[in-house]
Amino acid sequence: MQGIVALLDLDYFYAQCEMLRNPSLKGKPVAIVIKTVRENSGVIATSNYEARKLKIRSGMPILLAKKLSNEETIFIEADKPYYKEISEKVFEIVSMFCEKIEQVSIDEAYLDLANEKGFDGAEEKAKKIKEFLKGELGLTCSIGISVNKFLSKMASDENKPNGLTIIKQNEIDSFISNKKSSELPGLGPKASKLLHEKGVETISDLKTLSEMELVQLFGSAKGKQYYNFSRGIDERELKENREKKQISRMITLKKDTLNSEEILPSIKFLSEIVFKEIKKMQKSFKTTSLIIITNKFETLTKSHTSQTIVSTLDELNSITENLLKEFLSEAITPVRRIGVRVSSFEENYGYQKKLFDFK
DNA sequence: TATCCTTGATAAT
DNA sequence: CCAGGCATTATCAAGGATA
Repeated sequence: MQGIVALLDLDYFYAQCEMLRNPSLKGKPVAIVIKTVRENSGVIATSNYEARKLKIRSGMPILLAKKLSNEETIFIEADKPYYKEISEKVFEIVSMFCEKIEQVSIDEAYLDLANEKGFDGAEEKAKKIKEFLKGELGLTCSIGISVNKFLSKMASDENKPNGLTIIKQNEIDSFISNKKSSELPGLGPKASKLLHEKGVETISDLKTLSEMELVQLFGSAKGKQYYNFSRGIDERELKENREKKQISRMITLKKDTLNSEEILPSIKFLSEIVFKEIKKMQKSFKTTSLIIITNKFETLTKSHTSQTIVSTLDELNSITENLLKEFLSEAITPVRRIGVRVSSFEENYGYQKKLFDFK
């Protein structure tokens, strides 16, 4: 008896949320943008299918998207808190149908759909979930069902939007072998280019590379994963409460600069946000990093790990200030964007949990 | 030798 | 696919530091 895993993916999520509160957007191309303080600067976060027809895609600079747009196209600034609210409602409903859920992002989750009636039972459940999300919230999603995480993810991508795709054991090979290797989850443009140079186009091409070759090309974790994925294998378990290992916030500066006076206010602003966030999570942290993106778009980081947890905002401020000094003493290229990240989390003791627990 | 830390690379949206 | 010029968040891996 093997498991049955589903991947639920909310369709063009941010755009769909906006269409929900403003139905007059229906049928029009909609692009959700993340703007910066600078004129005309920013990128597309999500676009609906009408906008995708115009080749407006996520990650694309706003200016380019505007060139591709037509008179009908609507650009809306991202409203994360609103999307988060809807996301919470979604997964509340999903949890009425499925006990074991691993949420991977604001709009995606793996569901354990193992049951007595096999794939038929899972399909039935998925249909119910889709029905309820549509009925209760007016949202559509795409669901993929298969024997492991990776295949369910591939399946969910197969029929979008509003899809339901099932890959049973005996269909695995025919489903994946003709797919492009770049369609594998976690295999992005860089890896794709490398594979292309090796003459690898499809997943069956990928199968001709040995595990050793792949590890040499991509490192042990990625290499082994690609090796297994190309054979339909994925041993990753479904993890119910996946805990964040870091949180970071970034912003674009008003102008490129190497002047500490011009950078510090932004850092303080970010530190405060991050500090609030981490408190809300009831976590403590030891490592603080400053992330710098230059006007040449290189990313540089400076980190500092404290001996004990950082417990006040003042402490955090002084650490980031020092990191900035350190960076500016060696910097040559002006800074465009700046970010603050905290990591090396520890539980906030005193609240919950004892240090030792007997099994 | 094993683990931690820093930093850069990569991916997804 | 590639190039060009563009935001944010997160994870992973390599190699150095440290004990």
